Amino acid sequence: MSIEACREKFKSFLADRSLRVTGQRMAIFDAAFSEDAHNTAEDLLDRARSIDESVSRATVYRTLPIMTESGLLREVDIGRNLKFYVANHDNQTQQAQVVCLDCDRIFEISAPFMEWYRNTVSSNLGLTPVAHRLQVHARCDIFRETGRCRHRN
Amino acid sequence: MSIEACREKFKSFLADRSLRVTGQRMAIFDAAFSEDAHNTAEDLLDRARSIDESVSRATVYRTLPIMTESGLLREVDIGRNLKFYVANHDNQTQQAQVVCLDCDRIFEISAPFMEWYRNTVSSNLGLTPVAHRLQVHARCDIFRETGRCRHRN
DNA sequence: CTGCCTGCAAACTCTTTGCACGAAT
DNA sequence: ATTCGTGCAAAGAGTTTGCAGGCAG
Repeated sequence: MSIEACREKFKSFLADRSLRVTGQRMAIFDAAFSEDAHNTAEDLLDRARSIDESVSRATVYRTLPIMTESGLLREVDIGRNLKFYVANHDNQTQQAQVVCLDCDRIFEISAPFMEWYRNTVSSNLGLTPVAHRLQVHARCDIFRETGRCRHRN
Repeated sequence: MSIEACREKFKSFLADRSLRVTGQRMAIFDAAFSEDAHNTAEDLLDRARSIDESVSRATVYRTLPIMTESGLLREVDIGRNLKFYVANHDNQTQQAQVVCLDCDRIFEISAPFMEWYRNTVSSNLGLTPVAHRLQVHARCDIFRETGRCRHRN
C-alpha cells in the first residue's frame, strides 16, 4: 500500500476513535514511514523532530501504541529491553524475525504457518489468539571470524 | 531429572568453568527449583533469602545468567520488560508459550517443529541458530465476561 | 468553547555496576 | 594467600505519568 494511502488510513483510524489528527501525530507517522527499517522510539523521535521540531519524547511514546493498534506499525521486541517499530504497509501479521547476534541485524521473514499454529494451540486452551511472536536467534560464523559477512560490510 | 541431580549438575557446571560454589548461588538454585512456576528475579530473591538471608539482589541478577547458560534455567521473555525464569529439569529447548492477556497466565507447550524451522530459516541466511522464541498471545473471553475461567479461579 | 493533546521534567521499573570487604579454593 | 564473589547503594536505560497550558473539533 502506498505511503499516501497509509497516511489516509491513519487519519481515518484516528477519526473513527475520536482521536485528534494533530501535527505531532502526523509527524510521527511520517517519520515511521520515511524508512523501511527497524526503528527505536528514539530513532522516530529524532526523525519526527526533523519534520516538526515541537514533537516530544512523551508524545512519541504515547503515539506508538496507537499506530500499533491501527495495524500501520508493527512492534518488534527481540528481548533487549528496547522495542523496534516497522512501518507495516500491507497489514502483515505473519512475520517472523531472524536476529543475528554477531552482525546485529534483524531479518524479517514470512511465516505463514503461524496462522494455523496459533489457532490450533489457542483453541486447545479455549483461548482466542490475538498476536504471536516467532524469532530465531542465530550467529554468523563468517562475521565473527572475518569481521564481515554478506549481511554487514 | 530429579532436583538432586540438577543440583549436582549445577555444581559441576560451576566447577568446569572455575566458578565458585557459594552458599548464595546454591540458595538461588534451590529457590528456582523449589517451585515449577514462572518466577521473576524478585520472586527468586525473596525465596532465596528465605533460605539464606544474606543473598542480595545483585547476586541474583549475576547468578541468573549463569544458570541460564548451564541450561538448568530457562529465561522466558514475553515482552513486558520483565523476565521470567523456569526450572528446566529436562534440558528442554523446544518450548513455546501461550500468554493469556486476560487471566495473565503463561502456558508452556512443546513445539517440536521449531527444531526443523530454525535450522531451515537460518541456513537460508547462512547463519547458525542458537535459540528461538515462539509465543502466542491470546484472550480468554470467558474470563473477561465472568471474571473467572478454567485457568484461573 | 470544551476537552483532548501536548511538552516538560520528574518518577518508575527493572537491571547493571563500582567499590571495598569477605569467603572459596 | 589469592582471587573471585558478594552486598550495598548509586547509576543506568527505556518508558510512563502529573500537571499546566495549547490547539483540534
